[in-house]
Amino acid sequence: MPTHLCLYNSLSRRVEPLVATDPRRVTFYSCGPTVYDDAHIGNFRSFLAADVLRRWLESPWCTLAGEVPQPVGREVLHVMNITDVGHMTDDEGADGAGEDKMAAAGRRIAEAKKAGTLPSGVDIDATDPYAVAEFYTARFVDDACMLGFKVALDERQSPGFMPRATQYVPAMVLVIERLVQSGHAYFVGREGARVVYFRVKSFPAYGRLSGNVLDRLREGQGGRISANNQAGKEHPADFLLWKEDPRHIMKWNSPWGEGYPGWHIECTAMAAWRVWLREASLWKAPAGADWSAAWQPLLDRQQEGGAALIDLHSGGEDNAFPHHECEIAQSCCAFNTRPEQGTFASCWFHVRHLFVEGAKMSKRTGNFFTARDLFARGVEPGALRLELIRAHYRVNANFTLQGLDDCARMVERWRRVLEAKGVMGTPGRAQAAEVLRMEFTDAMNDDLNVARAIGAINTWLAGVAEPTTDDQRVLKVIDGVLGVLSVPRLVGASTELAVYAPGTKPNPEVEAKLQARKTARAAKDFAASDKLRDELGALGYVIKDVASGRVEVSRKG
RNA sequence: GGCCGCGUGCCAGAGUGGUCUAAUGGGGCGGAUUGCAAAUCCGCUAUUCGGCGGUUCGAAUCCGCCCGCGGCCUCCA
Repeated sequence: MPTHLCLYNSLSRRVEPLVATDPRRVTFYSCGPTVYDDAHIGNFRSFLAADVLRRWLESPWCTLAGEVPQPVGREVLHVMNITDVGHMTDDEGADGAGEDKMAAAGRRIAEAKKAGTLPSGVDIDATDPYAVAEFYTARFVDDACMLGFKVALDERQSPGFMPRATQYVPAMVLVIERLVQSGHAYFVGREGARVVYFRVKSFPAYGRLSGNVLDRLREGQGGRISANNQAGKEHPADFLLWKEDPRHIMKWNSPWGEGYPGWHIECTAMAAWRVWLREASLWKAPAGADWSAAWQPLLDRQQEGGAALIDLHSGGEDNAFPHHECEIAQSCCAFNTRPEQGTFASCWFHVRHLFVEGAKMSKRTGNFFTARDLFARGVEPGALRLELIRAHYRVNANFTLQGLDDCARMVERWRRVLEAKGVMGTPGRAQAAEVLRMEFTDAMNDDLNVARAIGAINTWLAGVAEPTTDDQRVLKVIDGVLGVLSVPRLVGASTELAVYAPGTKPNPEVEAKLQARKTARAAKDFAASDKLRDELGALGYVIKDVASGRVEVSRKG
């Protein structure tokens, strides 16, 4: 059992102790969502895995290798980008052709507007890509906060933790300039259609993360390297840093003309910028600054040898190649004195994709869920969060509606411990709490074994007859990590007679039957009472008598 | 074609050489409680870990082959 946190590092393909540059202040960058649609539960599983890692690092129970245990948690600078620059929809021209996804999203919104299906109170200019991006970004932050995603909560309190790519284009331009100056990038094409490429041959370590070898990429079955986007490239794997395109709906100035950045450069620029700002004890960029003047000194810095710039970098498994591979290449070449020895981040954390009801999630097969769909159906955020984090992050977890129910019950049971009065502790309970602390810690240190940690909680819970203050204390620390009890709860409507579960609305027919049932029960006419319950069942309602003397009404199944 | 991963009971999901005749939650079954339900509590519920071989005193755990599933190599969490 490790006494300190060990994580699987995609770069070394091994579980190894996490080593941070400064163990008391860990830097963590997560690849965030694209905002031309609502995030689905698969997206959230990946973000939430990163969130659990961040919360564990902040926990007072977490110790890093070589560190003396401390009574307070460490500080984690966790930043997650919002990709609000549209990518292209056309796969053929992966380097920049086809319709911009943000433009496509705008079209969808315009259609929804016409059809009258847009949520009430929403009025956005669907032709403005920034407005479309803001619309989906706001919805993402809402959903993420419901799920207790700390970066989103940080962002809400003090904007800056979820940087928008569109606001960092000048930084990207500066990074690209560095790469061009140092010979790691080159530009081709006539004025009006210039393209800047990263020179993959200038970074011998390219392929280290994904295992893809340059020569093999040449003949990739996936068709990544197709003849029609090779124009001007020195090597087929060279990737786009900047594309001049004055007609594009989102465009910025650059030394290579008006256009837009490539898809990998945003993370490099934002991660670097955030880390350096933090070192300068600033959370936000100086306002109204001349970008170049503000950024240049930081961007001119070089990391000694191959020293990592950030401690942790996370993303979905599909991000490993090409995105993270390219990020490593361009970042190390821009910021390391010995680029080929660099890794950009010390530990690369990749989360496997989620399955739904045993199959790949897809809109076509009808097993596609967004978080907000589920909330609208009355699913408790805490239950959804638990269902998404309970399986190990490196297996394809299977999301099921049954599993969601299981989790809702578990959350309820845990919650009762915290909501109880909390009697005075006993030596026995204090010891049980200590056992739980150790088991939970061991499980989390072992590559974030949340499933085992949950098992330990439930075993402990079986011994909790009447919760003591010790029990409550230990569960609170645990929930600081799992975050399922501290999340908002949906509130249902209630009437004199009934408490309606979230997702269920009061209606006169139900109320009438409940009233009749109440009367029947008062008269001890149980046959009539049971008949009314059956009738409600036929209408699709499940009822339960609850402590308040009222009846809890929920939808069946 | 290249690189990588997975396959445990009805479901979800731990366990990676002996204490595993396999944690934990759900489900099912039986009991307590309840007018009946619900909730809660107690008990039972895989001699077995995709298949076949091998290594070993000993394997779900290591090795080989086979079968099945999946990811990346193209935008994707």
